[in-house]
Amino acid sequence: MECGWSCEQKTLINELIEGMEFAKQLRIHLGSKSSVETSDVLVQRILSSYEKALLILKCPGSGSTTVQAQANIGAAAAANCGVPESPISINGSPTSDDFDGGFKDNLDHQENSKKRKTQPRWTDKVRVNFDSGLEGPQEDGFSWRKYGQKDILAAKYPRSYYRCTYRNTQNCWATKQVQRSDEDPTIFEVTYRGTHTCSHGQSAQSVPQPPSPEKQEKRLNHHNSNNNSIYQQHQQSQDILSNLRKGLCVNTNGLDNREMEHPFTFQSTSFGYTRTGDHYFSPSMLDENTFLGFSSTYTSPSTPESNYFLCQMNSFGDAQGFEASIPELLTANNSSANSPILNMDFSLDPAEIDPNFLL
DNA sequence: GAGATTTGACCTCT
DNA sequence: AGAGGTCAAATCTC
Repeated sequence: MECGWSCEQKTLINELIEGMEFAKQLRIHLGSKSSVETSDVLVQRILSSYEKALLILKCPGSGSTTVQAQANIGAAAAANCGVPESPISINGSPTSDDFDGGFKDNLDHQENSKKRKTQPRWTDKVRVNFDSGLEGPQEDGFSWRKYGQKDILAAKYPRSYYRCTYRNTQNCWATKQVQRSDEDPTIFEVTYRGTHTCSHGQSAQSVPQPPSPEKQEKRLNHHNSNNNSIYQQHQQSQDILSNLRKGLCVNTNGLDNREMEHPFTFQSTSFGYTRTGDHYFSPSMLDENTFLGFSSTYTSPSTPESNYFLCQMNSFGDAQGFEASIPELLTANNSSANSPILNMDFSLDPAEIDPNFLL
């Protein structure tokens, strides 16, 4: 049976309360400067709570998509709450499994073309560390199958196209494009399109799948006005939290040398190795929740690149073995497509943090 | 042999 | 018309 809004509201409240609790703990830790790792974990948990809450708020409503898309968090939310990929909802043909064959038919082709266009899309920028050994991508979920590569005009490097391996068997229409950055070859722009509907990979994670269109409609009708006010409040909280993160980065930079060996990194799990001084972190070295918070940087296309790795260590110079097959390395099981992580805008000054927020 | 990758051709969009 | 995106046959890998 459906849980309904009251249930969601409870979850939402719980998430917000939890976030607040973590924030309190964080303040204590910051005061004592106990350890960077602890602060890191706490911030990540806070963010995780807020992200979950945001997802709950955002999924029910589709009416404010345009506005949301302009917010930093909009892209990720759209990805989770946007147009479902299920062909059932698009063409009303639940039995038409063979979509590859369907492309040969003009009508089907148009339908699929439309569907692709309406799929949520967001970009993840991934910095790759090339002297970390690259022992293989982390098992963070989905398996991708390359279906094309193309030279892009005015781009040094070709763009690779990937789709979910289970596209045919499970009608999972998630795709992604991997493009190596011209300016900084250690950065790969991974553009995701559509969310995974397959039962593989991250399906069992904490990320809620998009509700059915029917559910979305119901929620929209019944609770939209309620959502808006909560949503606005939550947006403010997200901004404050972003400040906090930035403040933490600044704080971290001011810590002693030992702690500087473990600076924050807002690295994407899409390619999991980050060089931090002489230490290498991979998602597997942290528990899932820990990594959740800072793992991915979903961005709207308009997000300035300068925001992406604000707290990133700057020791990425060495790119040995880089040229070989990075796009391939980026492909296997490396999706964060269904991650609830929302892009955080670090543009605010730490001084702007509302002192009342941390109670 | 099955599944993944490569790559030229084709389609759609602007 | 050109660029981006996708298809599908050929090829590769296990």
